Amino acid sequence: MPRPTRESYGDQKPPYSYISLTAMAIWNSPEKMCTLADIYKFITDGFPYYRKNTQRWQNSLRHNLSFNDCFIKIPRRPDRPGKGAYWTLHPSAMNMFENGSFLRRRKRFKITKPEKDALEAGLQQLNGGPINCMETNRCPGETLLSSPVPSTALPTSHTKIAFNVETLAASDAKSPKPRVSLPSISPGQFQIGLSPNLFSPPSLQHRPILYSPSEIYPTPTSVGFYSSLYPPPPLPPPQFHHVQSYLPSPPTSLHHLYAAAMAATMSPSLAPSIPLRPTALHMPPITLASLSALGSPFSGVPFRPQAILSRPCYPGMPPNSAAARFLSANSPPHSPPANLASLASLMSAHTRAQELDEDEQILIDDYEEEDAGQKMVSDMVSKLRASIEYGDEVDKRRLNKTITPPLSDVADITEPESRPAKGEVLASTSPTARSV
DNA sequence: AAGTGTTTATCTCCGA
DNA sequence: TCGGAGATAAACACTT
Repeated sequence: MPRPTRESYGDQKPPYSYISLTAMAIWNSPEKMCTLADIYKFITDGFPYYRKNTQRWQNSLRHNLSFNDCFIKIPRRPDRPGKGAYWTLHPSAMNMFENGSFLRRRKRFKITKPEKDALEAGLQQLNGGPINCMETNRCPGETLLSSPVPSTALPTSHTKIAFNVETLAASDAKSPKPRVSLPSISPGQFQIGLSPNLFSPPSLQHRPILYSPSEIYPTPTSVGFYSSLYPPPPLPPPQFHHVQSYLPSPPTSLHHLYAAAMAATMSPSLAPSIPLRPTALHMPPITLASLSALGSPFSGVPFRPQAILSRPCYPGMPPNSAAARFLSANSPPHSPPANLASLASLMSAHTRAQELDEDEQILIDDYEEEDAGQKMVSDMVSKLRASIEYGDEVDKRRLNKTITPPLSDVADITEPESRPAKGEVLASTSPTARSV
């Protein structure tokens, strides 16, 4: 079965904004920072639509980089000449996108004036300039600058921190641990390795806020900061078959799966640490948005109930009158959005899905409560880590196994979701997008 | 010269 | 109707 890729949009304009495309490019880079040229390349490689009229969209993209606070410019090292600076995402920027989907953006990302000042002052340091402002109030989701001082001696609000590329490189080379313990994961929460929420200590206040990309996005590999100065070859699209071997059964949500795919593509060692959303464990994977965009030629694939309700609009969906009847009485008419790129993995997952193991179904049932769900997540992650660490082939096979609950079992556990965003509606109805 | 970055302006779309 | 978000155009300055 063909796997949809970004190329699937063909010459049709993808449903992503320039901000989303840029964020994707940055996210897709190993060090979570890249040059303007890298961003151009990522977009033109992935989206044929952008191989023409380059002047137009590149101008727009540059405008967006400058205009939006979610993008942070990091100067080059003086001894590494080249055109343009590096661009990275503000540590809170991933929160812009609902449920981690680049198709949907909550609201415009704005940082406060003091934060902006502090950031600019810190970035000035990269060029050897003076520190003008090194303190401000922290906002939720921010991370702290990597500094040469021990973490036990974090500076007070009046302490100046040496901040330069060497510092960043040194901190990264030592594979710094996050300064804070990871918060527990709540059911329904979408978190992947680079979620800024993962590293935001709510108790720390009045710290200097400057951003080290290597700390915002801790790299599990030993790839150093400097590697980003030598642009790596373009990453392949997420390797979904690769991810399958990482994901404990049963399948995760679309968003999680895509995140896992991206993470595994970027760094296999990151993937096992991706927490799974307990409620998503029960969810049939296919949503209306993904289904319509793909032309829905997949019979036998479990669909979210809402998608089935919309069958008249999207011919090809497998009928399920029981679910439709249930939903006509109980559910909103809209299906939650999907991340198209993740759909392929679910397709392949389904083809590999075996009958649901009875013991595992009981386990799932037992874990429906939030606390239990978290325990399940941690258990699965531990199990997966152990499996990978010891190379236990039996466990690996078991963890590979995907579980696809029948529709009749899931109609009453649909998560509350919002309406599809405009871009998704467009994508869903696009004839090109359907012809995958 | 070409690429990069900033700023301003205008327009459309959409949701409140 | 209004405001926010996004797309686009354009002018300009700076860097390589």
